[in-house]
Amino acid sequence: MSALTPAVYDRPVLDVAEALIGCVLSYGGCAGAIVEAEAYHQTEPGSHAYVGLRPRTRNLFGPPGTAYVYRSYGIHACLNAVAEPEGTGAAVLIRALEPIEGIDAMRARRGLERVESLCSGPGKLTQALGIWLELDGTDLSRGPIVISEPPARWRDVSLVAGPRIGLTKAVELPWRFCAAGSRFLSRRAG
DNA sequence: CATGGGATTGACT
DNA sequence: GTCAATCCCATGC
Repeated sequence: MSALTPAVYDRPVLDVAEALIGCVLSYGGCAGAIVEAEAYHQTEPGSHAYVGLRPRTRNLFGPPGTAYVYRSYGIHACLNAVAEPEGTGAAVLIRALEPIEGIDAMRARRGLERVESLCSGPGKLTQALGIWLELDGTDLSRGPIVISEPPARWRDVSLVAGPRIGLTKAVELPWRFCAAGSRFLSRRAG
C-alpha cells in the first residue's frame, strides 16, 4: 500500500474527492476505506475558506495533501484533505469509512460494538481513530495520518453524487460522493 | 467587549 | 421528529 503523493491532491477539488473514495485512511494502527467524502472550495459559501484566510483556517490554504482538522460544534473533530495548489482554500471532508483494521480499538474509543456505526460520520471516524486537533497541518503523504491507494476490491467502485450534508449555504451543489451501496455511510446516498 | 453560530452527534419524545 | 452539549473566533456595537 503506497501513500498518495502530493500531486494527487494538486488537482481540482472535485476530482480529488472522487479519487479518494476507496482509498485507505490509516492512523495509529487503525485503518478504513473511505466510502463518503465532500468537496469544499473557497469560491462557494459552504466552505470555511469562503471568507478568506483566517487563523483558524490557515491550513486549509496549505500545500496539497495537508490535513485540515477543525473543531465542529465545540465538541467534534473533522478531518479534511487539502487540495489544489498552496494558497487556494479547497479541501475534501472525509465523512465515513468502512473499518478494515484496528476495529477493537475503534470500538473501545467509540463505546460501541456495531461496525457499521464506528466510522459512519465525520465526527465519528475521528473519534474512532483517535484523531484530534493537534494533527491539524500534518502531511497526509508522510504521516502520522496516511491516505493510501485503494486495495484491489475498491478500484472502479461506482460513485453516487448528491448534495452535501448539514449545510445552510450552497445546499444545492452535488459535491458529496459515496461508494454505491455501502452500508457504512453517514446517511444513504442520494 | 458581548454575542452568536457552526461541514455534528446522541439522547430523548 | 426535537434539542442540548461546548469551543473558537468572526462580527458588531
